Amino acid sequence: MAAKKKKTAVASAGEKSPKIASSGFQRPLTSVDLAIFAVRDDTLYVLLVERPDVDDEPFPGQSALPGGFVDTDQDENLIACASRKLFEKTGVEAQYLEQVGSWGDASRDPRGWSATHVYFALVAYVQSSELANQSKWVAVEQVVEDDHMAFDHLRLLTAAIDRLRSKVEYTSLPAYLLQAPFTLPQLQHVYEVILDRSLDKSSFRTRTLSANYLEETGLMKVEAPRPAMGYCIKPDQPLVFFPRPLKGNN
Amino acid sequence: MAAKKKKTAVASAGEKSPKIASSGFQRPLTSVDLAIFAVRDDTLYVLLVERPDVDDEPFPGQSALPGGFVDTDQDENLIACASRKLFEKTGVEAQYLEQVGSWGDASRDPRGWSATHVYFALVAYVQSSELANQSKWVAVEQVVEDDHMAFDHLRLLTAAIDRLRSKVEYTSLPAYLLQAPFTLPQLQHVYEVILDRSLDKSSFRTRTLSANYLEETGLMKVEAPRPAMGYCIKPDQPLVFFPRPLKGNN
DNA sequence: ACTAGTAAGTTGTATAATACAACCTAGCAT
DNA sequence: ATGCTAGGTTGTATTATACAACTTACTAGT
Repeated sequence: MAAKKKKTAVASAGEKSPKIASSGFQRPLTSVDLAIFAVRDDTLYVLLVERPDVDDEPFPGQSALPGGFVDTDQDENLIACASRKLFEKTGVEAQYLEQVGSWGDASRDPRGWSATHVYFALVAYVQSSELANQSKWVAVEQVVEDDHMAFDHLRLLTAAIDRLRSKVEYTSLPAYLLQAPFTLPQLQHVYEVILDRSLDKSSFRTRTLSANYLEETGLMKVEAPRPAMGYCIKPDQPLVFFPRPLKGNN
Repeated sequence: MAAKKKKTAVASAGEKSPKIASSGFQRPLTSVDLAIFAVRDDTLYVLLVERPDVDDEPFPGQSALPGGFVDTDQDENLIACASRKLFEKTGVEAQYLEQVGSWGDASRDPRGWSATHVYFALVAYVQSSELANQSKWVAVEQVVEDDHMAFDHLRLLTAAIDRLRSKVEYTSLPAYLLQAPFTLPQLQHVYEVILDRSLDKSSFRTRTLSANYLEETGLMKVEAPRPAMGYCIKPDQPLVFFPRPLKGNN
């Protein structure tokens, strides 16, 4: 039974408003990082920012996930902090936002022991020109290949991608990457882009429609010989979990 | 585009060893909390501790999840911190340890903005007498009914239980709640206790054995008319994910 | 205007993992 | 010996997805 809390001890003198002395332990740096995903054409993109190129910032000029320190004055809670940062970079709200987990250790940030709370967000593709300065869409495949991210952001991103891919197998997640109205073939295409394999049309349609989470919005003219039915997610519809994962292709 | 980092600004004067000035934001309190589960007879238990009954500690005398502030001098990373706290309370290593997520907001701890990293652990039941002072096993059902936990620990616990129940539907998790060797009926019983419903013997056996993650250790005499085959998890066997969730009962 | 082409959408059969139900089996207790 | 009990097996049913072949609606080219 070791290390008891020697409360009040060193405490938090320099901190803004220490109502009570509290922990007595040095407080880790606390940040939120985001893996913001979008699909366009045949590619899954993630939003990256460039680290500022000034002297006292670590990893100057390198690519990083958007994020930063929690602002305890401004952020009511972690997810609000994530939403705020998302909006600052993209100008849109997430169609879907979920926590991936947290990572904290002594060495991930040269400025000291730090913990980051990682979220992944799904948005409909936003034109690059609309994005905040220093943010850009990069193909996920390329980011992972290049292996040049600041901090431990590659492993954070990898965890987010794994989570995304795994949930795409058994949920309706890809619907949150499209702007409504969309067609079933478009939706299937998003599944295929993320999973990087082709799916059977018939199974896909049966499964998707029988889950009954989409609403018809009328026929749409797409770039295809025949018009297709348009759909949107039903209002207040929560994420759908299918009884079995997808696994086959054709 | 709001709030830029005004680095160096207020900084971390009172903190122990601020190598670099860094964030400029007030740092949240950072803790790790654990939902440590065990099954015994027909009940799923969680390990709770009693909050110290001294003046400057919040929620004196109330039940809480074991945990506490991260010690940046001692803890290499978050999971090591969780392991340490687990061992301090139970005297054993976890057979399984996984992060559930993190929760952070302005009000969950009266001492200030705080974030906690929650892990759930599976251990074979340890006699209460072996546990650290102030720790005890409490039936999960009772804890949830009573609704008297310190901080927001009830919601943390609820999230851990949800995660546990959901993964029990499609993984081999319950095997980590048993001491090897164990029999298939014993393993099935653990599934049933956690899911709170009975399962079909035949499906359970087929599914479990065909996953091929167990090793026979010879017949065992259990409290039953007929001896049953003993099993242990194969060495270095990772958690098994079954292709479909359990759903039926008999 | 006919025809070929293409993607949308349908229909029917196969497969695989689980559910359900009935059965056999090894040991124990009387 | 006999019957009870829990361990373990066997066989059929169910269900969601996989696979394959088909029809349909529209376009474009001659």
